Amino acid sequence: MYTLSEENYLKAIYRLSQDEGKITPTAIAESLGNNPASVVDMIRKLSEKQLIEYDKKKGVELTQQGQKDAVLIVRRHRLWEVFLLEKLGYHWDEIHDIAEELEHINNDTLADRLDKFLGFPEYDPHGDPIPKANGKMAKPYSVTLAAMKTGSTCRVAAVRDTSSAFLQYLLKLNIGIGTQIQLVEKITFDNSLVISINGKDHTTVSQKFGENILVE
Amino acid sequence: MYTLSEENYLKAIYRLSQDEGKITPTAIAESLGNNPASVVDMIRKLSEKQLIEYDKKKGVELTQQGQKDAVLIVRRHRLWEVFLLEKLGYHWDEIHDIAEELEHINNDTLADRLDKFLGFPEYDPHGDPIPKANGKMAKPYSVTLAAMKTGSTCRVAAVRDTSSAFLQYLLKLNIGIGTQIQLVEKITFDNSLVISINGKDHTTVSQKFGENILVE
DNA sequence: AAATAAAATTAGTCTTGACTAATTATATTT
DNA sequence: AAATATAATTAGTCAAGACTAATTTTATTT
Ligand SMILES: [Mn+2]
Ligand SMILES: [Mn+2]
Ligand SMILES: [Mn+2]
Ligand SMILES: [Mn+2]
Repeated sequence: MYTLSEENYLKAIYRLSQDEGKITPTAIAESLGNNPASVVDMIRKLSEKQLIEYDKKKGVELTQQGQKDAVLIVRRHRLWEVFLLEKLGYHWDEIHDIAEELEHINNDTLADRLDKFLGFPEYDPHGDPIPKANGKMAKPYSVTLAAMKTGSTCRVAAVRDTSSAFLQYLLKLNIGIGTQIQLVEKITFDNSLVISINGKDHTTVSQKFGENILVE
Repeated sequence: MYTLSEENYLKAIYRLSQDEGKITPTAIAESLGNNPASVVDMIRKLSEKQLIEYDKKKGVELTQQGQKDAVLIVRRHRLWEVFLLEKLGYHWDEIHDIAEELEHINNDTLADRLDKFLGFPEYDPHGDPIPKANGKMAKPYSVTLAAMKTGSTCRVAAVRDTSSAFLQYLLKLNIGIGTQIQLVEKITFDNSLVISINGKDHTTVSQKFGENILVE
C-alpha cells in the first residue's frame, strides 16, 4: 500500500486537520521533525497519488481517499495502544512510540481482529476515540479542565498532550482517565488551578496543565 | 538498532545456518528473493558491523553477536505467530507474512511481555521452538514422516515447509500439530506414503510431503 | 589441461526520502 | 511604499538498498 513515510505524513496531516487554520509545509515539517524542503517533496508525491490537495491559499487538505486512509492508520494506532496497555501491562506513557510502529502493519483483517479481541474499545488509553472499521468514530472530548467553573467537579476523559513528560507527571499525581477532579480555585495571578483529586488533598497545577486535560 | 533489511538478512543467514553446508551469497540471494550483487553489498555491511564473517572458503558465518541478534528476531517472529493464531484466530497459513513484519518492532520489553502474555509458549504454531529471552531454545524436531518405519504411528510435531500452499493442503487433510498419523505403507515405486490420519481412512501423499512433516 | 559453466564481484544506475544552501514569494514592520 | 522577516520552493547532495550488465574467479566437464 503506502510506504512508512507516506503513512506518517498522512497521519500528521490528519492530526493537523483537527486543529483550525490552514496546514502549511512548515507546520507539517515541525510536527514530523523534518525539514520543510523535504515536506514540499512529499506534498508533491501525495498530491500525485490524490491523497491530498495543495493550494497556496488553502494549504494542504486531505482528499476523501486520503482522509479515509489516514483514519485507518489512526485506528490501528489506537487499537494497538489499547492492546499494549491492557494486555501487555505497559503504562500509558510507554505505549505511543511502540504503537507508532505497529500502526504501519497492515493486513486485510488485522485491525478488525484486534478490535474484536480487545472487545471493540471506544477510546484509547489517552481518551482519544478509536475509529471504527468504517471510519466513523465518537466525537473527541474538547472541554478542558482549565475551562471549568470554580467549584465544579468533573471526570478526566482524555489528555491533549501525550508526551511522556506529561503522562508521567499525571501518573505521579494519580490522575488517569476516569479520575474525579474538583476545581477548587483559580489563582487570578497566573491562572494556576487548585484541584482536588478523587476527593483527596488539594494540589496546585499550572494553566498549561489544565489546558491539556479534557474533561466531561 | 538495525534496519529492516539488515534484520531480514540476519534472519535469513541464521535460517541457512541451520542446514548443513556453507552459506554462499547465492543461497542468501535465493532465500530472500534478491540479486546476488545486492547480497554482496549487504555482506560487506554486516561484516563491518561485526555481525557476520565472510570467508570464500567457509562462506558466511554469524558472529556471536550476529547469532544472538538473529535469535532474538526469530523469537519475536514466533511469539507473534502464536499471538496471531491463538488470540486473533488466524489460521496457520496466514500468520507468517504478518509476523514477518511484526518481528521488526523492537522495544526493550515488548517480546518478554508478549511471551508472558502468551504463557511462555515453547513452540510456535508450525512446531518451531521459540527462543527464550536468553537465546536458549528447545532442539528443533528433525525426524520426518518419510523416515518412519511402515506400520509405526507418530504425532505431527512440526512442519518443515511453511508455505501457505503446503499449510492449506494440510488444513484440508485435517492435519495439524498433534495429529496422529500411522504410516500404513510405502509405495516402492515413487516412495509415496499411504497414511491413516487420526485413525481415519487411508490417504496417499507424496514423498516430498512426507519429508516436510516432522514427527515424534 | 583446456574448455565450459556457474558463482562472485565490480561498476554503474535507480528510487526513496532525507538533507543543506540558495532563491523566490509572501507577510509584516517601519 | 520600502525594508525586513518569514515561508516556500528549487537545486543539488547523500545514504540505503535495490537493480542490471560486465567482469573476474572458482568449479566442473570434457
Ligand atoms: Mn508511525
Ligand atoms: Mn493515544
Ligand atoms: Mn521480516
Ligand atoms: Mn513459524
